[in-house]
Amino acid sequence: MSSNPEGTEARPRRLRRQERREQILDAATRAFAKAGGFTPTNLDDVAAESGVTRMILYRHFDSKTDLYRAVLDRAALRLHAAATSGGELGDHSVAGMLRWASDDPDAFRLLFHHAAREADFRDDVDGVREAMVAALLPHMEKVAVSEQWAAWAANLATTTVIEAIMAWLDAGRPDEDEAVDRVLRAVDGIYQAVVPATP
Amino acid sequence: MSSNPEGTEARPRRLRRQERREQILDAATRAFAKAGGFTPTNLDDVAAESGVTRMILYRHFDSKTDLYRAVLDRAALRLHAAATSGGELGDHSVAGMLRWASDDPDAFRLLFHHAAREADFRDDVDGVREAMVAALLPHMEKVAVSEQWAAWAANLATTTVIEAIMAWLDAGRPDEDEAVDRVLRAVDGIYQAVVPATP
DNA sequence: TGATGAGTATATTCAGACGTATACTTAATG
DNA sequence: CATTAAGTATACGTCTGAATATACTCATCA
Repeated sequence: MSSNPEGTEARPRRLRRQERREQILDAATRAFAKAGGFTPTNLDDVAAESGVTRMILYRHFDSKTDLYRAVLDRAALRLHAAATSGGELGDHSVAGMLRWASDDPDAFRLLFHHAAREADFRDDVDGVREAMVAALLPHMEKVAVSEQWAAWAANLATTTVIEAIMAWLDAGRPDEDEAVDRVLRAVDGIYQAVVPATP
Repeated sequence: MSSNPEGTEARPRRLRRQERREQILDAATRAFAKAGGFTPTNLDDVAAESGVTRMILYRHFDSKTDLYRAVLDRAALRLHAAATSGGELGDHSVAGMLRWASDDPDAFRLLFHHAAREADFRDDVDGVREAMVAALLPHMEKVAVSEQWAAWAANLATTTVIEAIMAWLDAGRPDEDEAVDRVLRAVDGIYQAVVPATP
């Protein structure tokens, strides 16, 4: 059970398949985020960031598209897990999302600032988004003046959560707990925007 | 002064330089918006949309980049004009922006959903954005608990205006006048999110 | 110790798309 | 009518980057 007797292994060049795969996904997330999405990133960038030859990327993923999908799917899965760790989607999800965004800002940006705008990949992201919209819609329908405005509000509130977190990252991530509260208050503003009348 | 005596000219194939240039910019705006930004759009798409050969694009613009810049600059100029038609930037700007977005949704989407994420072109858009942020910042600083949160709020409010208008386009553009009011109320929610305390 | 498989190194193929060159057509205008 | 300039048609050069092929190195482990 001690196949690695050395005390401080410098950095093992040979990883087992699964480990290397994860490492590549980590590096690819950084590379894709830095360059700004699928097209502007080339496989040499990813290979360099992974500390590995371009060839080996093909031993783990069929194509650049396949790799990108794997990156996005893993990120979406993790975000979904973070948002539903306390049960269903709801107010508490904001805390989970914000914490996850803080842990992996590259993945967060990649999902919502790049993949969301890429025709071939938006579907890989929209699962999460649609779940958020669906969770918000009933609440909006309760207060909104019409179905049409309720749909508008549910979409905008979802976007607001995402962009509020993004802006928080950009602002230097002050006061994590307070941030959750402020994001929720911003969302509350969307509610106030679709109630029938303001006398 | 009557060089075109025909009653109903079908469609004049030869336009004067300036007219053709404008027509190409119109078509290019549609083509770039439809394909989703600079990279995924090729010049054949633009040529087809313009009803013109690819060759002639080069008689009006030095390069694809030059053409794209011209499209973005014109759009940004028009948006700025729409937002400041009533003087300085302020609450009334929302009405102007919303009307312009309604008139030219392709240009609006191109600016804020595509060019804003493209490394080589974001600067061509950020002029407008930065002006909005700058206009909002003093107001935020008056109410916000700290400088950092004021900056966060100014950025988020700007994004909210843009995304609220985008969501309004997606929702089928109901009630233009009401829409302006609702967008402003959503922005008001951002103010409420950064005031010092909520007893 | 010998087979396995992770990783390297280098060369090559292939496709898409920007950009250029060239020869031809035809409307507009003095 | 003759010149000019807008536009067409087609082919070509070139570069980037994805994907494949092949031969080699060397840990690891049964």
